[in-house]
Amino acid sequence: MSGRKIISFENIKVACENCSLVSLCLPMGLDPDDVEKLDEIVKRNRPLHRGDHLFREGDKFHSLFVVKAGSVKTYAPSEDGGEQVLGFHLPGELIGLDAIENEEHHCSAKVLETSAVCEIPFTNLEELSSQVPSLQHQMYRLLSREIGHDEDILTLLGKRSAEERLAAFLISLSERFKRRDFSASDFYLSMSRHEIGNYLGLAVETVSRLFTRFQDEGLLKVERKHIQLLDIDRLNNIIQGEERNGNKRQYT
Amino acid sequence: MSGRKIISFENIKVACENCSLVSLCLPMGLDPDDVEKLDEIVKRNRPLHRGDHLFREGDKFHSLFVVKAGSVKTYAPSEDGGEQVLGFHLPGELIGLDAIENEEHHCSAKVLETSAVCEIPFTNLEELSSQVPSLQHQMYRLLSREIGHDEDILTLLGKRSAEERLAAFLISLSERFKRRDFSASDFYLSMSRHEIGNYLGLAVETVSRLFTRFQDEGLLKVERKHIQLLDIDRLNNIIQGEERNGNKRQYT
DNA sequence: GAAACTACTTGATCCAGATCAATCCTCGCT
DNA sequence: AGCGAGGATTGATCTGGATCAAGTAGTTTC
Repeated sequence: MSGRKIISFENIKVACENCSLVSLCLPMGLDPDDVEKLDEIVKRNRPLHRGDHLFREGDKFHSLFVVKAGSVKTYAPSEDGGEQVLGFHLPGELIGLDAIENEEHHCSAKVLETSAVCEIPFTNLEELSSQVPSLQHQMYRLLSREIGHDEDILTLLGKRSAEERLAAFLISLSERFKRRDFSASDFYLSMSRHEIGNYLGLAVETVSRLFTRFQDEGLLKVERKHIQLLDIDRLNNIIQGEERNGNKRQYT
Repeated sequence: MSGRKIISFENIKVACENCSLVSLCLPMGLDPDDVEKLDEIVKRNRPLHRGDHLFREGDKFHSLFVVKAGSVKTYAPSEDGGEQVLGFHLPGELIGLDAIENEEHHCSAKVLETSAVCEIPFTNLEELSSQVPSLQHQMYRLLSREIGHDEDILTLLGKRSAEERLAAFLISLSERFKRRDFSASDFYLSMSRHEIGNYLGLAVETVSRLFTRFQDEGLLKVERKHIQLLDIDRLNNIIQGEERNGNKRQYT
């Protein structure tokens, strides 16, 4: 993801107040003094590489993580070697919220490409949030948003056809890139077809076929990991279950 | 759900400290003084009846709700009259967490049977939580748990077969009843086959056939809404994707 | 720079579960 | 008591997407 531009790892040790993600991340809506307090508890680690883990299922929970550059996938491994991909996380997105309950990670988080990540020790964050009501409020909002987001995916997996799922996935990426001032219509996928399929509850082959089909229909141009969305409106129509040779969604 | 015992609506206006759900609900881990403060902001309304709404998608968000007796379903309606059932909520379970983000309800909540519900105005709760660290902590835990729970369902919908889904559903109900001191193996379903199917991403007919199949195999006894689980161990095996004529789960 | 992987694509076939189509309850109503 | 009207069951058929099976094109290793 991102990818097209070389990320300079010289300047990642910026403070929260200078961070370009300030409007997406925890500091949103905090006043400068409070951002500074938050900044003091945030750790900024050296860059991570493809395949590195932020944490694994079962690890003791210490910190939340925020993607600063690059991308991370979270997944629930199962005994037999399989996994369920739970999400792909872009810059500004928080990881590890499901671990607060038991103080133990409920899923694993693996870096998909060279990435930078901020680490926020939860005990400190929690304490700070009880002193700074606007931070507490922001925390509640972020947790709530995650729930809403999971519910959206639930609807996707429960009711939608394969093509609706892939269209929704691409539009979701597109909108998230846009908010980060990346191109909404021209981007690189940092995850494999396999991972996309797993996330969407589809077989790899189905994902591959759909990419070809979407391309044949002029909806997008795909070359390996490079995606160019050519007709976002039509992709949005597909998500609604409209058109596609006139059939309308039945209600269940 | 519950059902088999007539609920006396005379005594629902009990304080949190006397509530049998204290160990499942918000007050968990609070000391008596704090429970009293919480109690002051909780509203206890008259009983609700089948079909009543706690709120509808798009309503302004004011309060969280806790089921005290009975059961409630949450669902995301879609323009075309369809819906996605997001969850069934039993006594002690919190509803409305996904609405904190935008101060607007993200889904609708409808009462499945005569039920009692506590209403907790969120502004008050938030304020109290900033004064009572253990309440703040409990709030974070509850929100986090909800995220973890949604992720579990995601795995269910993404990878599991129809019979695995239904088995998981029944076991989940069973365990939740157990924690509430109801029978883990003998209970009434308050939702229709249609709603179960919708929740699990299955057609009504499939749900119905599976009930018959499970009964034929001696896993349970089903008569209309009345369910008796006869072989919980075997149901648990099904969830793992083990047995069932020797096939093992492939990994994806 | 060739070998050995691994990711991806494409085609052929298969099957779990959806959809279509009757009944058959069960319960609320008059 | 009889009558609807959903809700549930059961059977027959159909199909979207999984699975199986090659083949191809990048990528990593030495």
